[in-house]
Amino acid sequence: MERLERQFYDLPTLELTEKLLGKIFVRVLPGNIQLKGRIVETEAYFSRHDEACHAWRGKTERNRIMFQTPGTLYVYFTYGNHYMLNIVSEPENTPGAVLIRAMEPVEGELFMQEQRGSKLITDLMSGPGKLTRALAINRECNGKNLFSEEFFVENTPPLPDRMIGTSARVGISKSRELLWRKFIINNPHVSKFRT
DNA sequence: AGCGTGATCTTT
DNA sequence: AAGATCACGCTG
Repeated sequence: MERLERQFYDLPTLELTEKLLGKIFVRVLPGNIQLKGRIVETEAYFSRHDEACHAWRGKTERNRIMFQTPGTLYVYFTYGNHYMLNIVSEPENTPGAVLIRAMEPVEGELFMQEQRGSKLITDLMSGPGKLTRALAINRECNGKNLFSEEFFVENTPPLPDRMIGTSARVGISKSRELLWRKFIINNPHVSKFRT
């Protein structure tokens, strides 16, 4: 299967948020353990005027990875428990990222079930904190990129527009009016909405 | 519907 | 130094 190259990520964040749907995210662990998931839900965070974006006030120690080149991984820790996985977008020195909110397991389900302590397939990666746990993604992954043997994304045919839904982003208190969440309609692995 | 959990950011 | 917030998941 063909891998997405650097140039694929050179898109405006909102467009990338949509184009990543359906693509296969791959994580290879030591011992050649292959974990794969189909991306089914994403959100855009990129504007300096969007108070929900970590970088809206400028660069800090936490968000500095958001200013790096497209295809870099921005992983941060929140709520004392969870890691969030983002793919950096926008040219270097312009902050932007796509939050990966949910995936459909494609390979490595047994490992994911162990990591998650759950057997139900639709429960393994149906949320941003769940999927990082399932894929053993933590702060050590922050700043790595998708052009290595450890992390990459496989290409798939583009999805028809009628399969793609749009809504407000989940779990934020600011900028609720921006419709910057994209998801695959009727896919059972999409996360549940929270107010 | 309520709470745990701890890093980060803002305000004092 | 203290207080608030948080791109969440789990229990009930």
